[in-house]
Amino acid sequence: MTRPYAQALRQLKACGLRPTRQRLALARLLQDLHPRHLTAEELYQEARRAGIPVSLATIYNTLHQFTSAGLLGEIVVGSGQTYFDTSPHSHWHFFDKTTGEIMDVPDHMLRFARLPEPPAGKVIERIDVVVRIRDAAAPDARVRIAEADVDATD
Amino acid sequence: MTRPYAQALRQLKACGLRPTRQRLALARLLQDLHPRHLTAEELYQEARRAGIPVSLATIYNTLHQFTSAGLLGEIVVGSGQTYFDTSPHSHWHFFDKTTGEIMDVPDHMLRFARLPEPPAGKVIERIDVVVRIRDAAAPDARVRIAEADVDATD
DNA sequence: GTGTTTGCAAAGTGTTTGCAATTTA
DNA sequence: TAAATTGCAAACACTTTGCAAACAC
Repeated sequence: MTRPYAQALRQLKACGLRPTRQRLALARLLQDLHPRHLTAEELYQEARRAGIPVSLATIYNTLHQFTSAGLLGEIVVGSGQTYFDTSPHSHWHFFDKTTGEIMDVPDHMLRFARLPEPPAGKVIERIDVVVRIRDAAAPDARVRIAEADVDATD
Repeated sequence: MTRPYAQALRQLKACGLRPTRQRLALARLLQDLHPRHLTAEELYQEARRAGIPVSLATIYNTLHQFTSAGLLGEIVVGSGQTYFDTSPHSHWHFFDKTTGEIMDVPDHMLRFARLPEPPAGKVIERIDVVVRIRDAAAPDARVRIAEADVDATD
């Protein structure tokens, strides 16, 4: 189940990150967990479960180092905490408001017909898409407003 | 410059929000500021500048009430704080990593060719797009990795 | 009057930081 | 041995909350 150190070791070296106990173990754990979206706290719990001795501070450090090394992706959904994605290249996500779950939107399900030009002197670094979903039954705040708006017509 | 209470009053009534001093004044201020992206703290400063006696707690309450009423939009960029948009219907944004600025992506500059089906039992509430940009000159973490990756080939 | 809203200060949440001890090269 | 990394606890930034006083209807 747990993969050999070889791949993790190679990855770390390729990124110029010293292959310390914690980084190696976390790299392997993340491989085992893949594909997955998780928070720092969740990775911390997974690590403890896997018997990896690591502090939460190091989890945060490592998560950021792996992310800027391109080993992980960062998902911004605005739920309060930061999610990390073991698939660093998927940028389209469903965010289920009802359950708090994050799911990948398969690449073929979403396509752009036109992408914006960046403003002068700027380049596009990446494009994030968050498709916010909820239970079909759950109430939608906007509906109430749309109704209320009727007698507020200018 | 400052618009009459009429519109703000109508808006609040239409939303079922009691037109209190603070809510009325903030609604008007937001109209004057439009179009704009701002944080709670920024609105607080603007309010003080405009002589509106209001506490930060009320700014937060009001911002959320206005947002769930559809009067404001919420922009999630992951910069630590929540941004609110006086244009509740624009969901495409540039986020300038270098300056921290948020700008609207004009609707005609971005178009989808295909939108995803929501998972069974779910409906799409809204779709957010964040186009992350930076100064053309600024360093890109990914480049270093791409180079490092060369001698890490499987 | 009655229920709602406000403002203050305190509490909370997720994340970052300072620094001594430990580990890696 | 020199430089990088770790772990702890304290510090942090932003946001929310509890509750008494003020306000709207």
